[in-house]
Amino acid sequence: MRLIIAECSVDYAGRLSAHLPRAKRLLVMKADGSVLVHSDSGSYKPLNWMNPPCTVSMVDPTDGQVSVGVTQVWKVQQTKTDDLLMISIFEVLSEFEHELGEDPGLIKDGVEKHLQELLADQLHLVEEGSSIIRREYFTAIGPVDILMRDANGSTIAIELKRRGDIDGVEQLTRYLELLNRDPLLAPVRGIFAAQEIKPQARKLAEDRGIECLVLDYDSMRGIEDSVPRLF
Amino acid sequence: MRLIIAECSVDYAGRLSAHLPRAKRLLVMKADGSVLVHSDSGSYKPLNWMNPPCTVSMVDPTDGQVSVGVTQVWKVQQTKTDDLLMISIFEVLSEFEHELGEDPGLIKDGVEKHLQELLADQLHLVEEGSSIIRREYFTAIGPVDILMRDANGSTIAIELKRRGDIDGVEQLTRYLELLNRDPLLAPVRGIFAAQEIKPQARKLAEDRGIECLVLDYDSMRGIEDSVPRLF
DNA sequence: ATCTTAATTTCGGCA
DNA sequence: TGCCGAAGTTAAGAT
Repeated sequence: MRLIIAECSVDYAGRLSAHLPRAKRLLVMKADGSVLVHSDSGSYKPLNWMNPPCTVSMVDPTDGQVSVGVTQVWKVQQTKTDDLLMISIFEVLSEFEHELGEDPGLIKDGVEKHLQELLADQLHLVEEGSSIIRREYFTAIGPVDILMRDANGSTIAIELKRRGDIDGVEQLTRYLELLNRDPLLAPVRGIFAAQEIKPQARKLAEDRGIECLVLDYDSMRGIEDSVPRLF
Repeated sequence: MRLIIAECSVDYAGRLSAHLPRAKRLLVMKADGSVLVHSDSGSYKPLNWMNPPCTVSMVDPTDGQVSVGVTQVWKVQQTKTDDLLMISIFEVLSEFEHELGEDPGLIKDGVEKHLQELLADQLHLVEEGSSIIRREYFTAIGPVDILMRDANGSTIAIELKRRGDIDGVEQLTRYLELLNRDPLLAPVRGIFAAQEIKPQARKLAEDRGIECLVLDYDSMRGIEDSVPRLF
């Protein structure tokens, strides 16, 4: 990894065109060839960047560039697409390089998939006496998170989100419309389950006869084996 | 901006829990207090980070941490939420700091708004003999991108996207439902226009009697005055 | 300040 | 490999 603090201007041409006027910035060149241009605020997205795979080559500044003080020009080209990043450097203020090696990578816990597994094991939270038909029940327009039968034998489709938003209600509505055309399943009712349900989403759901269910992730996890790793 | 190459492990707790095992990484501390943890590959998202506003404080390593070789612990706390990042540093390999100052910011060209302006000027691409009623036609549920009349005098609502996805079709459907209640406009038909239309979105649109229109941004821009700024 | 929508989204999973 | 959906999405614009 090579780190450079430099006075520079940057131009990008690809899916759009973008220009960064002259200023001091951090340039990061990663081992895989990718380049990041960061300012001193606004995390975490760089002002400009190039994704790997790409190649960096030095090109000679044009006379016009030399006359305004450009000393180096880097041409960063994407290998697969025709995206192009041109970095015009006026002055290098600081620079160093260090080998980092491969990263073991991030270990995550607490995302939607885990919630889905937990809920599939704790269907009593949805309704007593119910039983699962399938997790990730596949349809032509996508997978239904959980399909189950209630105590009376009628079908329930659950759409699960970490944060319950209008989009999720729309998604469940489409599933219900489709599922209710299947005589083997109909009538199917919907349940919208999330750790947090936005008021607008709740209103839309209830208008459409969809029940809302707020889940407590910590208590659901507490029932399963849970060893806190840190703190 | 402070840059540190360090052997470290990182723990995040907030919307989820995440752990980064011990490895060499780049730590960036920006002037606004935000912190980025980058590896030497994988653009451009950091492995872990903290958004501003946040505070960084040094805490004493626990006996357990000291015994495995931790020399410093940084506690990065979000000010507004209870998100927390703990960075355990085993060894600092390199470090430097530099003031960058404010960044003038990125100048963009070629996004949806520009597409909308171009299409409004080139309605013949939609249908010969048509004329515009309004760009950003305001309704109670949001602005319709383009509202126009065809050669027969009947109304067309256009929803414009760079990438045509199911969401856009849903949005247009809601507009059409609303617009068709207005006797001055009805009947209104819809056109879903995008640089690229996903197969699922196309299917949904066609099921609902919405026409799909794929736009070529480059050729549309070519007709207008286009002065390439660079190269 | 809150909400809605786009993004050079990125990232991961699965067919 | 390509499509699809989630993301600690982030970020920008509008209400």
